[in-house]
Amino acid sequence: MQIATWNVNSIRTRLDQVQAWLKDAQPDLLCLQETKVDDPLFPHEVFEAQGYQVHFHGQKAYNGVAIVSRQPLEDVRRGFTGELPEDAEALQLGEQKRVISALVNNIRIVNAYVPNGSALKSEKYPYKLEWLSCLNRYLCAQAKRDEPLCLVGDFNIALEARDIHHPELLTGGIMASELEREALLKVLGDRLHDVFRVFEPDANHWSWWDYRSGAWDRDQGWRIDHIYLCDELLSQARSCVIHKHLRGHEKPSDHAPVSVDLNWTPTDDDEEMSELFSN
DNA sequence: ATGGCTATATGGTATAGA
Repeated sequence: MQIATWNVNSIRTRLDQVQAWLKDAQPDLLCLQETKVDDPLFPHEVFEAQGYQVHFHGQKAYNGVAIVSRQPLEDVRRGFTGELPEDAEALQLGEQKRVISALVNNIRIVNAYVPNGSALKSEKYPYKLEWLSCLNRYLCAQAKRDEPLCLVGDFNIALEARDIHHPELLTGGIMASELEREALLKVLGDRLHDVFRVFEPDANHWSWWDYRSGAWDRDQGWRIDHIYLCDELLSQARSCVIHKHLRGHEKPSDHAPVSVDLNWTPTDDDEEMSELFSN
């Protein structure tokens, strides 16, 4: 089972490229961020014509997340409210459409678009920290159902020096500051693991290149798009790849897709039942 | 370097991204 994540920076602008990549890479599941479209305008027919179903949680102009899937999704949850119905802060933080979750092949997929934070002195920076704290509570509430967990998305945080093109210049600044790193590490706890690092220890592997300053031509990027797996799923991971070449296309997203290949056979409900009754 | 580039909502510029 192949699971992918991609910040597309507008699904409508990137629609042809997303269709082409689905056809080429054939992921079972694709989590999108920054769809930048209100739900009634989401171009779902195009995905359905390609043999995928898509569930989305978006808004006009900013943010927006979606899950594209070959297999039917169950228990789709939009925003934090599905897990934290009585949490006032969650309701407020949920006004920006940044998280969607679902069950597929018995895996709990959580697709997150973490706030950028803008700058350390911006009011958006404490918002980013609060949002991460809320994501932590959300995943703690989710954990009670004991489902195998896969957390993916655009985290807007590089956790280590090897995830940044010039760590000596950029460490401590936005996307690489101590507080936001601590907040993300708290979300991960000892439950979730960055599967990319299981296969690739070296620097110079980026998922985002700034549109400005010739960052792509200089290969000056950051690795801020991640796939996190629980132990059970991590033990079944065959590979994890950043599909860098898409950043080189005409009119690209500033992010490249990231995917993981899992040795994971969908558990058939009927088989589970027959096992149950054969005992 | 508060620059650089791109997308959206607009109908000349403003906001946001990262």
